[in-house]
Amino acid sequence: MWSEGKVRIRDIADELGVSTATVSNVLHGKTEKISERTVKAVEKKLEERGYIPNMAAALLARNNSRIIGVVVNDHPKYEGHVFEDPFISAAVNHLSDRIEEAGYYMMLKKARRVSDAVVFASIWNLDGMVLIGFCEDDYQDLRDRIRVPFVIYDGFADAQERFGNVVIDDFDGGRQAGAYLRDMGHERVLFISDNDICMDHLRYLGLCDGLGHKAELMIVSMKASERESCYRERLEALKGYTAVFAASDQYALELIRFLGQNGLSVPGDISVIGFDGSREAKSAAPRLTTVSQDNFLRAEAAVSLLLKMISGTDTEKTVTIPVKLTLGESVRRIG
Amino acid sequence: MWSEGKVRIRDIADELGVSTATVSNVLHGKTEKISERTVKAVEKKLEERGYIPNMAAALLARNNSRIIGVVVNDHPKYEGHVFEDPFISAAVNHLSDRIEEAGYYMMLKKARRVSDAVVFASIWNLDGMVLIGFCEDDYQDLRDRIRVPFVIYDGFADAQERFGNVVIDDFDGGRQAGAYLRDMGHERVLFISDNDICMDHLRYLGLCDGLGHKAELMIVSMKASERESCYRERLEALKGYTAVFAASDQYALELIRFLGQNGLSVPGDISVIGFDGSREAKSAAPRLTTVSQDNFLRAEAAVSLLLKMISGTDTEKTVTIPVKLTLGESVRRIG
DNA sequence: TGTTGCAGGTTACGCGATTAACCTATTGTT
DNA sequence: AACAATAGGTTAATCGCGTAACCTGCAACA
Repeated sequence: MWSEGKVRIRDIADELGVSTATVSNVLHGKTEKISERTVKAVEKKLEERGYIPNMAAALLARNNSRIIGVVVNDHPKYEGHVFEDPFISAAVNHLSDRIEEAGYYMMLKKARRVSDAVVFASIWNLDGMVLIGFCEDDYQDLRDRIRVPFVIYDGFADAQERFGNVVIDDFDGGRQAGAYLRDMGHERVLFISDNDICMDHLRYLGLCDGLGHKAELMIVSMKASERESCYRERLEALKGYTAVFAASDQYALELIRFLGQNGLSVPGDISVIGFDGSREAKSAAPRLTTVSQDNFLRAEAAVSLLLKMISGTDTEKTVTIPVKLTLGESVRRIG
Repeated sequence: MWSEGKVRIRDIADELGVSTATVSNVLHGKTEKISERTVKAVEKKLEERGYIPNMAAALLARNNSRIIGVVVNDHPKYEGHVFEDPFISAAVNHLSDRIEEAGYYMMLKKARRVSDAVVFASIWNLDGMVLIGFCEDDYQDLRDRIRVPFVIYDGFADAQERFGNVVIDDFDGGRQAGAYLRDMGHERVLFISDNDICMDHLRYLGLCDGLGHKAELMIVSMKASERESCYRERLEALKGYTAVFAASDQYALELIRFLGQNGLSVPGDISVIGFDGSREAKSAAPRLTTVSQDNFLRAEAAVSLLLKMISGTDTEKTVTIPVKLTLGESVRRIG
């Protein structure tokens, strides 16, 4: 096998005439009981021979892994392209950085059910898991079977002993958008979401709260490929509103494009607010006004919460990340 | 630790009064020397007790890992957001599917140098690696130190014994774009690229070949945040061309947006062709004419090549994926 | 002189799965 | 009757590392 010739602890120990325990202790900084001379000698030899630990052996011995699993719901709405979704890929990007920073490794996996994630965790003796995009129902009967600490990055609201939870303030985001629209003179406001309402309900409630009255609701297909026809069917209805609050930037940008193709300008004819603060929102024309969440903060919160849970530190299990309205050019004052 | 109570092979064996070897053999389908009764009994018990293998132990014993590492060059041009890049995230998405399909697990990692990838491979006893975005120079003195089979998904052209290589036909892509532009009556054509020319040079040569004469070259910054000012500085120069071939869809779409903001329409005033065939190209307005590559095919080719190399099958080490010009609405006939 | 203490290690087992080598009882063969 | 062959297993070593328990020799102290 290709790994022939790899340097083991035993090799180092033999060449130096010390025991493997000594080498292992040096490697882990347990040098109180080792003379400075020996420490130096071991360190030198390790360097010289280019020692690289064999994680399989280490984790078998320690019964943990230094691996954090990031498991993403392979929801049909993505049509097989989850990792290409801007929100998901931003999450993966930042999680990857935080995980590496903490000295862990990342295994990335799509899964359709939470139970797959559980098996995954068990197979690899994962130290922790970050779950993205699963809904409350998905966790139902797994509560007791999940033995590894994990945090829900998105999509669940009830933190428990082994459940960490990082949420953004969806309600407040909706409220800010609503209040802003009201201040800009908008009354007839439409909320666009898909029927996976478990994610977006709070945004809707916040919107109504900010507006001071109920907004209308329009449900579109989750599947990107079907969405345009949803808009097309309801083009006339859309014309009845002065502003739209979309449940995600993606929906907002799609809508703007669609409206443009049908002779309606944004914000000239209709104002649009998105949700996420994605990179696309910043570079779109017109720049999208959107409720932005800080993915960096969110990933950081998720990983540091997870690490606390792994180390057994008692801690608040739910972390709420604030959002703020980022003004672009997609909302116009009217009235 | 949380893994207490996990079922081991030994538990199964003890409860059945057989040896661990027997259970292990059943698990691996080596049932020639085991009676049907015993096989059934073991299988039943495994099912019953919910046995899940401990990979750490298995891989220590077997000296491999069932892990494929996907290592992406954390190039400064991405400013820390590699995994959010459309091309990269599409690659990760498809690789993830192919890897899972083949019964392997994926570890995802950013790295700045190929040598980091080498250490990574060694630590985890990776069965194979897929490297994305590294340039020829990056591999220089590592050729001999890399012991794990790996394939280069993007960015290198010289396959060798342990190097697999999946490339797209950059030259032909450029040629197709050039020929099409010529047929549409364009003469003054600009090629836009960044200074990481190792990737784009063939596209440029192909373009010239297709056009039948040399195209002009414009180098912009690799960093997204600096690119707009690059365009701005050279706005007047841009006006001198009837068509632009951009080295990526991202550049093309940015340029279209920029031109729009400056009163130039695409394809009215300038025609634009991109490269990649990204999802954004399809949904942009106007739809982008682009040289598209099939990410599915590419990932499939990469993983199946890697698997062949892992299993020691002798095989052609370079796979070239064809590209084809996808017509959108961003090129106009002139003259 | 006998005892304690400590510095500086070493020994040896366990983690869970794999696998080559070995065993035993039964049936078949000459 | 003597022997071989086969079915159906079992035994025990091994992978590389971590770590609790155990040594050993010298200095200090009463």
